[in-house]
Amino acid sequence: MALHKHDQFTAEDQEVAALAKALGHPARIAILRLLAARQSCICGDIVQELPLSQSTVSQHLKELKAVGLVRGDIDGPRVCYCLDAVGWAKTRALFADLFDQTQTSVEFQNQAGAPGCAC
Amino acid sequence: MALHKHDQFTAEDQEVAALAKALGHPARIAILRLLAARQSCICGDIVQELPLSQSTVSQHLKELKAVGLVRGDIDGPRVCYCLDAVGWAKTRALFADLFDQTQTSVEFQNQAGAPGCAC
DNA sequence: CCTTCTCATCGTCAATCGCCGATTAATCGC
DNA sequence: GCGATTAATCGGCGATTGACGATGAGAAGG
Repeated sequence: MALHKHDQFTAEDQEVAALAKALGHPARIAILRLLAARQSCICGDIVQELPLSQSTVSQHLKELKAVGLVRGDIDGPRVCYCLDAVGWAKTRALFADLFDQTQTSVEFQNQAGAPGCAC
Repeated sequence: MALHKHDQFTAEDQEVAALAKALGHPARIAILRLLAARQSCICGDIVQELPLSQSTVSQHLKELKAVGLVRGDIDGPRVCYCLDAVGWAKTRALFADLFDQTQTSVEFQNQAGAPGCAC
């Protein structure tokens, strides 16, 4: 288990990848949209909105929490989930960086007239 | 293999998730950055830039191609990879949509004064 | 034609994912 | 305290992922 290949990549690439991975499941996207829609951050009502079991939803929430996209505040017997402003700011910044790089590259392509590669 | 739970989610959520999943690995992020940096879209030089075997890189490229982020044009015995403008436009649009939703929700939180949930 | 070079594909393996039911933990109302 | 409610965790399962070496397919060059 020692000497992960992952260590060979930059910290930023790993960070972006981890965030993207967390976003890489429809259920988690749906959860995030739900939390965004109801500014009031509900808790296990999420379970009833999704076609998944309680334990599965809990795991998805755990993953989202692990990468900092979601916060869970304990409110009596229930837990109140909401979007984490800090995590989202970071996420937007990291993706914006990636998108900028790719966009300028694509613009360069278009400028060159070629519809695809310029080799 | 029949009756995927995935079918229960919206098409947009599935699309975003599929793209995010493709971005969910440091090696693939590194590949995309490489292709963006060298406007000249190189081919298997990627292999030498990454700490991965040729077959592994080929698989990552296949995944990126599958979701439309990358194009591979055959150029003699070699293959020339480059970013796919169409795929990236779609990706940016889908992520922008998601980011907008989450941002307005977070702004609402801040406005309310609470540092987190408002339950 | 045969060799060489480049890349895709195959087969394999361990590790992880996604899902579930069942169990545990914690809190509130009584 | 006790039962009820809510959510996290455990254990297990089939499927997928990520990695590799080895093999296969296609085009250039001799």
